[in-house]
Amino acid sequence: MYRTKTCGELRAANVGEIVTIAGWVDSARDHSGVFFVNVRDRYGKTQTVFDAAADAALFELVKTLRNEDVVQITGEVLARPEGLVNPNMSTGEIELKATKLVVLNRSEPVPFLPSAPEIPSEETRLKYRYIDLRRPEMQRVLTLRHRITKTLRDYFDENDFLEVETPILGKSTPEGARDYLVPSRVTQGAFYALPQSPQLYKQLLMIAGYDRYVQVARCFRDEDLRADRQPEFTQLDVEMSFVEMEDVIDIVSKLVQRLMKEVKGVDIPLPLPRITYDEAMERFGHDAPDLRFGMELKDVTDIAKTVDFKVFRSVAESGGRVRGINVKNAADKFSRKDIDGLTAWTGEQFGAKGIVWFKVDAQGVLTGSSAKNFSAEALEAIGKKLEVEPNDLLLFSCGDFNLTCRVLNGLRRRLAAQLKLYDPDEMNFCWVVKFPMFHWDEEENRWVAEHHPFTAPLVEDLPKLDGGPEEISAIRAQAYDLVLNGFEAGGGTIRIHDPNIQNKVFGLLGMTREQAKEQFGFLVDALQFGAPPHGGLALGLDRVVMLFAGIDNIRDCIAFPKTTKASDLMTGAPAEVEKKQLDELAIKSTVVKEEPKP
RNA sequence: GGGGUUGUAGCUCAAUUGGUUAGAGUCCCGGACUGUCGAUCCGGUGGUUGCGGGUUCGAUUCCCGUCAACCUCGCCA
Repeated sequence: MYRTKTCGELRAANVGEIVTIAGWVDSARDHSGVFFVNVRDRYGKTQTVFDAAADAALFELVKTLRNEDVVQITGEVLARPEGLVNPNMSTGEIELKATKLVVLNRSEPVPFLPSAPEIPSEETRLKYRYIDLRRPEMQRVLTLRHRITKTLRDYFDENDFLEVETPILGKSTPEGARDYLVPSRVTQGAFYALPQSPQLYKQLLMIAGYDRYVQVARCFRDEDLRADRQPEFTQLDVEMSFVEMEDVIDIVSKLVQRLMKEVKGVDIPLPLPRITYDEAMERFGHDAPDLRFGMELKDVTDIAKTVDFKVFRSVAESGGRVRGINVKNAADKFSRKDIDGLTAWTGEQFGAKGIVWFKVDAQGVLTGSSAKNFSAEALEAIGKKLEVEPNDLLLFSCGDFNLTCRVLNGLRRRLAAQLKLYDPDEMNFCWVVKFPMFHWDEEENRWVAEHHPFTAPLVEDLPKLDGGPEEISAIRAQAYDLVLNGFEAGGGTIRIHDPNIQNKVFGLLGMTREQAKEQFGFLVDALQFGAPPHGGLALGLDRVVMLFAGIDNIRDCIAFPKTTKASDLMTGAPAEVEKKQLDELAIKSTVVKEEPKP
């Protein structure tokens, strides 16, 4: 046994005990005659003291210690003398009077010190991730992640869910994200696909009668990355039989309540707020609205139809929308140049042609360079619609509905962050429901499922399956997203278990039953053999951890993450392989390598 | 695939309008100090300014290309 105590647990109550601790040298301070070593492990830091007068040989040894050496130290726990207690350390009441030091391993000088106040560049941190993970902040987040995962598993276990593992090597399916492929050696020319999610397997488990399934499942998507997206990520995957949408929402809402209680120590009331997709798009311009602050989108298309201002009027008359937000009490915070900056940003980011803005003067009148194009009545009507007060800043976007959504959602989020309109510690959950079932894909000239082809329509919308394009686009799905602080934390659907409806949906998606069978054969078959009504949900575990940890980057809640180019700076993956390996797989790269020029 | 930001010592950063020997803190090495806790003090090692071109008498600085990290649009549920 290398230790009897960790570096985080000694307190005044332990004074007088002889203990052994082990860990890394966090700092070593030589005062000639007395020498302090802070020893660090996962649990904390403990100060140890070496006295030259007490043991000269021991003192010679401790003087050789350097940062990040691994040591084992035995000694007596002493109360720190009066005035020398360190209130910044949890173990600051005591110190260890060392009588024995074993250097378990020396460390080369590390690229950076875990205890350093400056955080190295992310590139350096990822390259030496094992050093980075020694930092207390990383340990905090990974510990939080464990607690969240454990709470999830406990909760579902208590509710009769079974955790079942599903395959990593599966079959590629056409819909959804790009697959990661794994070549088969035994069947040359054939490929496995890594799962984008265990979607199909969990439905099979329902058909198999495992009516409450849960899995902490690794998922893979070969798409471009973001701050909140990794090529491999973890879902908390849930599926239940004999349930309706309300049952799934209920059990997940209670899970959220439990997580908030156990992780944050906060009681939150149920039911969680609920908003429809249409309302979310209308009021916030996004299907994952951030409800921590207002600044809601207001529609002034009707007023725009009556004004001389061509930009507004032509859009309004040709079926577009004119919408705006009211940035309360911010007119004096934004110069003309600032607003030009916002305009340029919306152009670059969302393709907006421009932003029309007004400032509200002390009399409550809309002013600004565009104001001269509007009648006093129109300005007043706009002001009334946006509930203006003096010093408000109004920003308008016009164009097709989706463009105004993107532009105003972007502005709303950016400005709220900039103006600190919300408490960064707040955890704001809501459900978004009644999503559209299909959308028309202009490029492929066909209907595409918003979720996946097995999602059930709302019962009241079933007749529209036989209608024209207008009705089809109005069909809503039994789909629900859990939204947290403007992020989609999870989403799910009730699945179709009626083969007639399933065939209609396949038909709408331009698939014959035969084609569907080819792509999802096993599931289409299985649905014929007594599929119970079922549905479920998947929670993006990494994102949930990120939001609970109060950080803005998914990489920091994953032990060994990948860069935005999906490479691992520590291992060097992905990397070329030996020709022999490719030959076994009957694979030949078509990449043309440039010869290095002399 | 597009747009943007960044790249200088192991690490974190600085360097005037393009100017002469590229600095500081920290780490590391040596020394001093008996109560520090981001110890302090003295001395020292350490540089392909990401890489490749170009402009210039002269480039860390300006231009072009390229690589990498990050942010983002497209993409992705």
